[in-house]
Amino acid sequence: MSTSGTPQFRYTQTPSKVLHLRNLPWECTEEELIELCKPFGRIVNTKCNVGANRNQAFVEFADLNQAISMVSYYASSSEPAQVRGKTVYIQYSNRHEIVNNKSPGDVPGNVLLVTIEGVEAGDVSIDVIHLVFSAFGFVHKIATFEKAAGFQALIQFTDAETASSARNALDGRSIPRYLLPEHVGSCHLRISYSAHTDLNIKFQSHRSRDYTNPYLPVNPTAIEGITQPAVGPDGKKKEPESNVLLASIENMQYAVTVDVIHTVFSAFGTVQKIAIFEKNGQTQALVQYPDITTAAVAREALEGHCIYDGGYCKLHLSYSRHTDLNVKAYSDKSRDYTIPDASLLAVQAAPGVPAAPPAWQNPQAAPLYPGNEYSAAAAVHGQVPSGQVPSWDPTMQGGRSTYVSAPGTYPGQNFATSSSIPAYGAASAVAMPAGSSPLSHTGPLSQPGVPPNVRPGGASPPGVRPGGVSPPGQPPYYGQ
DNA sequence: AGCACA
Repeated sequence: MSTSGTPQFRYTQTPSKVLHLRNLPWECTEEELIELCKPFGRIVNTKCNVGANRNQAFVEFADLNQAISMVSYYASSSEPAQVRGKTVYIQYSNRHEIVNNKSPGDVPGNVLLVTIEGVEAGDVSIDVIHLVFSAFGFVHKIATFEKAAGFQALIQFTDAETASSARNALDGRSIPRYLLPEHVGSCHLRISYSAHTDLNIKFQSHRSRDYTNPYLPVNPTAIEGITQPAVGPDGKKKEPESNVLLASIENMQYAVTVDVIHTVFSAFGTVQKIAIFEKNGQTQALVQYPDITTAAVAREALEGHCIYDGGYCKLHLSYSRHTDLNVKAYSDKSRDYTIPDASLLAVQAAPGVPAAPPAWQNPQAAPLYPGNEYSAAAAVHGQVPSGQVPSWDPTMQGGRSTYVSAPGTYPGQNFATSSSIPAYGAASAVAMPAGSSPLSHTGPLSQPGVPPNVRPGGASPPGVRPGGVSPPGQPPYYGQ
């Protein structure tokens, strides 16, 4: 049945359960899509707002015949398929199922994550953002920040419906020119849903607003946004206490992984979440405890200490303005230990690592360390040559139960750590393919499961090669 | 108005 008037060039028309719909209104919702299609059968999946103009969609029927019935119906109907008065063109898709890679950003919520492409933070004021998004409903809160992705804003609406109308209307579009400085070329908005439901705005500032609370203190100096606390008039840090600590790491000669942070901070209580990021070329980490008291103890104990002996990776701690971090459960830069499966994921993500139950908390390591003579790590673990990192390996956490005092050890030395910490000698034999040197470029910790000089003789797993190139001066573990 | 990779 080749309709002579409509050339079916290029696209073959083999029937498929999946229909491709085009010329939809760009605001078309999934509900409207379903309304249009459900008379013909059971819809098992949809994907709307597809394409650069968001005016295409896919609908997948449970049965091929249902799709055929819809296509046939509109092929012979005098009334075209319509959504909001627009004629919708329907064809068989050239695929046979809808793959819904619904990324987290596609899961609707009341908070939008808006990336403003092609501008710098100073180019778009929070008032302009507020103006633009207020067109769709009451904007409760806005937080802006700069990330690798560019200038971003979290915008909180009352509900997911309002947020989604704003998203549908504005995603891919631009802020009107007259609201922008002249030097700004194009400025496209990329909008996804945030997993946040309620933003934690502590100040009215040029970076953040809470429109529900006009009495919120104004903080004109809150330039650093989420990272740095404000400084009060007396010069003292004016930081409200928080259960989340912000750690800035100075003199970072060695890689500091999530596991390292976890180990260090677990000495004071349960670490719930960790996020590591770069800020102005410096590595920072957010560490979340269940309560302020624990955070305060950790802060007091660790402030000014070094993770590694010799002044490496010196910690500066302050209270974050966050109270609950929103982090990926398991990535190389973040961890959420409150998710039960996180340890499982960790194991899966690190082949060769045995499934030792992570010791989220180590009560033995909870004392305070008033003295400064040892690095923080030395204080916590009693044993820490810089870069001598067996104790930091994630797999060690379950097995570590002994604290051997061995300060005064230095990078580059080859310690028989397995003998000094017998508690996890066995674990390391399994866990450690061996590899990097304390003095390697990547640092001792950058390769999970491929650390340092712990290598109980002959116990290396067969077929496992040292991860990476042995740096100069490093005695090879697999010497031959 | 013409096929998705987030």
